Amino acid sequence: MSYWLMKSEPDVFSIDDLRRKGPRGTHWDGVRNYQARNFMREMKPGDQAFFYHSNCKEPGIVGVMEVVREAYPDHTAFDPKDPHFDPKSDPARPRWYMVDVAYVEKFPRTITLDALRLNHSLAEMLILRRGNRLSVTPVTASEWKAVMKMVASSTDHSR
DNA sequence: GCCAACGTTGGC
DNA sequence: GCCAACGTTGGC
Repeated sequence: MSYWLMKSEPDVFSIDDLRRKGPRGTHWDGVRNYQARNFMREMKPGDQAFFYHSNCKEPGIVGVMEVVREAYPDHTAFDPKDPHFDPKSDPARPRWYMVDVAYVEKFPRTITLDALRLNHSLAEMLILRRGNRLSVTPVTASEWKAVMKMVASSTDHSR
């Protein structure tokens, strides 16, 4: 099983929106970057992913979701009315892909970008690299563990 | 709203 | 294949 991190702007699609989709989840559409697309193609059902809120008041990891369907063509690329329409993606030869993800949990507190930066065991985490704008990145098992540890301790402190 | 960092596009 | 121009991302 692999681990991932996926970004979304909460004003557009938040973890609460994902929770409302229920156990079958929903498609993660709109990725228009080749590197991010390639990562999605590597995903397998059962993989776990951090849900990251970007471009908002408190950027950071807000919870966990699970991949429930492997990559398949992103139909929003074919729709001229969709904001992510790409005339170069032909239904016969789709350029963009998406996976289905389902809600697993929302953390009691956001693990903020600031907090992530302060954790030395996350120094190599892709999301923390300067200038990184990739919306889908792999996460190592040790990074996953380190973040979950931060979640556990932030929960203790909230008692 | 600003702007640095980065990816993509297209002329040559 | 180079690279300037442009568009987008995302923290601040």
